[in-house]
Amino acid sequence: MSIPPRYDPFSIEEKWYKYWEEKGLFAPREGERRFSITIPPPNITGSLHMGHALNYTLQDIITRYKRMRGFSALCLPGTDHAGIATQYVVERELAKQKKTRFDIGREAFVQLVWQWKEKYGDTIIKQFKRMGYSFDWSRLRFTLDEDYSRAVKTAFVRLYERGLIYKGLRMVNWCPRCQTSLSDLEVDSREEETTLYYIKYPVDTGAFFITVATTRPETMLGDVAIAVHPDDERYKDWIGRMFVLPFTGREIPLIADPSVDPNFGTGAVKITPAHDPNDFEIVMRHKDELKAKLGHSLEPENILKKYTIMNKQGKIVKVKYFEGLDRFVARERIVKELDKLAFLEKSEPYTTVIGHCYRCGTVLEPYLSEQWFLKMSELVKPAIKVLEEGEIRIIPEKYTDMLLDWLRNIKDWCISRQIWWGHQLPLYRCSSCNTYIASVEKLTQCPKCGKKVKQEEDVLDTWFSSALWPFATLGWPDDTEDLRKYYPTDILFTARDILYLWVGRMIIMGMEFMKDIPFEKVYVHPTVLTEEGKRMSKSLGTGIDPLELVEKYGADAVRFGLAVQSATGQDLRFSTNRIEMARAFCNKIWNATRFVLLNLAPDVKPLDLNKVENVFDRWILSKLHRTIVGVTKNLDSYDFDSASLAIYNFFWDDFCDWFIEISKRRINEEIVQSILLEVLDSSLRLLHPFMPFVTEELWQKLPISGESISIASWPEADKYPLDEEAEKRVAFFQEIVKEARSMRKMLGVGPRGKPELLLYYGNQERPLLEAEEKELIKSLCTLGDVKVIKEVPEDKKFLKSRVGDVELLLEVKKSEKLDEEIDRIKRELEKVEEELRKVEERLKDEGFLTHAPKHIKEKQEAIREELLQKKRSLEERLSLLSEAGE
RNA sequence: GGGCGAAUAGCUCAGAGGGAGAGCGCUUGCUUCACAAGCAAGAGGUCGUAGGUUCAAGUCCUACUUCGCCCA
Repeated sequence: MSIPPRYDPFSIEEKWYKYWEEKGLFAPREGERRFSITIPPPNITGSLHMGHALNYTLQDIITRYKRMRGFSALCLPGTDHAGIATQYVVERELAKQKKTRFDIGREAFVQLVWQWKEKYGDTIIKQFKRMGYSFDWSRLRFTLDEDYSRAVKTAFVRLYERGLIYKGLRMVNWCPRCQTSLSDLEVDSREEETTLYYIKYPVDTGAFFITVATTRPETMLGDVAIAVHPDDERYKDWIGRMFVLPFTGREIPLIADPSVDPNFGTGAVKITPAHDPNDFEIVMRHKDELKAKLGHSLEPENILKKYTIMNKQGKIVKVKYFEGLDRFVARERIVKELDKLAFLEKSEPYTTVIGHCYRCGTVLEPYLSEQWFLKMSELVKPAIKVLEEGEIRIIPEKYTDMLLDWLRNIKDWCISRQIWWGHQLPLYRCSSCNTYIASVEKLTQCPKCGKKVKQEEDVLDTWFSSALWPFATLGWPDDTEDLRKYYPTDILFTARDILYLWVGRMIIMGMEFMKDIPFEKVYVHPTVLTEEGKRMSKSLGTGIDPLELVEKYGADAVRFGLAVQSATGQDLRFSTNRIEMARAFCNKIWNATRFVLLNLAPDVKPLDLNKVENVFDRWILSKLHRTIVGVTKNLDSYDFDSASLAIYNFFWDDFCDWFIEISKRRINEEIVQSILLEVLDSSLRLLHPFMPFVTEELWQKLPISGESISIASWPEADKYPLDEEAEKRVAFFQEIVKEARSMRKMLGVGPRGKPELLLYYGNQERPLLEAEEKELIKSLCTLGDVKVIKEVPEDKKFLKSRVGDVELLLEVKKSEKLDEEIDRIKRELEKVEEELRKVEERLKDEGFLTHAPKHIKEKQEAIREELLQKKRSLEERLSLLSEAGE
């Protein structure tokens, strides 16, 4: 078998994914213990970005790990219909033909969106496959599928029947582009530079005026009052007086309300109840007072009728001169006119927070309209309870309080959207009895009077349907086997920014409909930032496309590189360095396997642990034991960085740099070959969750049988005995090798020079190194010979060093690098002396001696000994080199 | 305005009371028969600032500075 010396991910990835799929390896297998995850469903309009890549990679690592541990592991995938987002995309397509959805009608439009979905909706699914995710595609769900729709309708009807869904005229966030309401959570608030305008409103007699400050002068056309803080001395005397609203000539009163900030602008603000949520609230508080002054009621219905001066497209209505103008054009025009009429006192730059549509970015308009709401105050209670009692654990912990805080202050949820793509409200209005009937089945006739009914036109907020995700995907409302077996799920992997939008609501819905938590744990993965700490965003051009990385480095490298830099609870400044490091690691694994395969005898036998005697063999197995413990423990606690580093360090340092090098001398021994194969096999298994492709490719090449490494068993640490004695011994050996190499370098011995290393054991009777070890030192350090001497020869000069009780001597010959070396030793000596000073001080300290525990004192004494020895050795070395340099 | 987090090597980050760590980058030397995506040897840090607790503080406490995020 010939294996190329460089790993090429592109020649194997597709092949193995196909293989896994064809063999159905991602479906849960039989097993007593179960493990389940429902993935966060990405939007059908979406394509994989870094946040996705991180999220799904981490959950795939856990799923693959659990599968190998023998769990009946299910990772259920799906996509979200993403009402507004998808509708936006299709409307944009339509706009190219100069058409709007209203031109083609609801039915045709929805048809069109389905066509779009069929064509492009699985883009991200394909990308998931490139990343190697082991999701059970046989259970793929979509939030608008028939079954899922039935779940959504059922949930709605049950909530409606409990009296929790009501219709109300409220101030909502309105997107003039999408022509729909949005919930509070769908508002993307951004700080922006804008202008604060100071506008004069004359008192009715014209003798005086009050200046109000506003960033939205165009809304003045709908003003009903001016408001100031009740304690504001500047305006106290004028409260109750009427002022003239420019342009319209309407007279409006000055009222006092404590919510007005006297420090904002002039301390006086205009009150526009139909176009500002705070103003609406203020008017509600002063309803009676205003009614008396204005002569008509200010109930919401009346405000809507009388004071709405913008239509759903954000164009001015009901006002002469400005009628039909877009809100921003109207703003300019009004400012210009105010200036002309001397009502504009001044304008100044101002920074304020402006709400944008989280899907299309349009500046939102607070808009008074009739919407359906879900009453939250009761629903939220069980969710709060399970979080308070720790039934659901959030990782990192700190997010628990954030989520609880949101839940405790929750407001009713505006669940209706004025779009067409989504779950149409299962609500029917009877024209005759004028009542609403909620029904899962489609109704044409009123069940009471038999007259025709009409279904509500609005659709449900997309997040209403995704709130049901963990159980609706498993078959709810039916009592399915999947639902019984896999609910509650074990863990949810999610991004921080949808903690409220999605996670909180899933808990609420899970508790309501399943009477049980939807997941036991929530892992909030790090937010992926650019290397400079900026947000990754397509529009800013700061995003990195994970698939481009996959094309450049291979999927395994991207996966490992992500895992290794994702520390819990910390944002992740994405660094391509780590992906390069991971690619190098893939190559290392490839070549280590290549080495082993090139050297294995055709009849290599499985490892017989009873035959393991050699100290290096015992050492690598002991290290493997620790590595398995480490990787397992860290995966169990979702410490992905520690888990990946544990296997990385073992494989590269212990196995490749030491064991393989050491094994070369004994490569023909049966036991060595068995160990190489065994350690490699176990390492590949430990690596598989992180790097599924390369590990499968290599594992299949090993002379062992198995259908796929993805269903091979997870290594058992206890199979490999811990051997502290071997570890100590090899650590000692490694010290000597490192020291000898370092000495060689210090003396400036060239690559081809093969100096003789002398070992001096002092008065020790027994040899401190075995013959095998001496041979290994010779080859690992490229030495001419390694000799043990009884006495240090007087006639030659030596560079000396010491590791434990062994003194290492290398003859000093001419070298150009001596001066450099002397400097280096002096610096090191200073460091050692400084450290030694600290330790000795500590060991003399009364407090330390009385308070410190025994093992710490012993440790400090050992450190002192070591430092003393180092110091002596360095001093000796220094004097020798100084002499030699003369 | 309220809340949360971060500041450790040139860069990206681990570490959480008892001798400062990794990867990348940098320097030097190597085509040594698995691997130059490699091997070996190095340089590089008053662990943001100021106080405090402790025998002992990157590590715990307080304040401050800078940066980031969330909520209003």
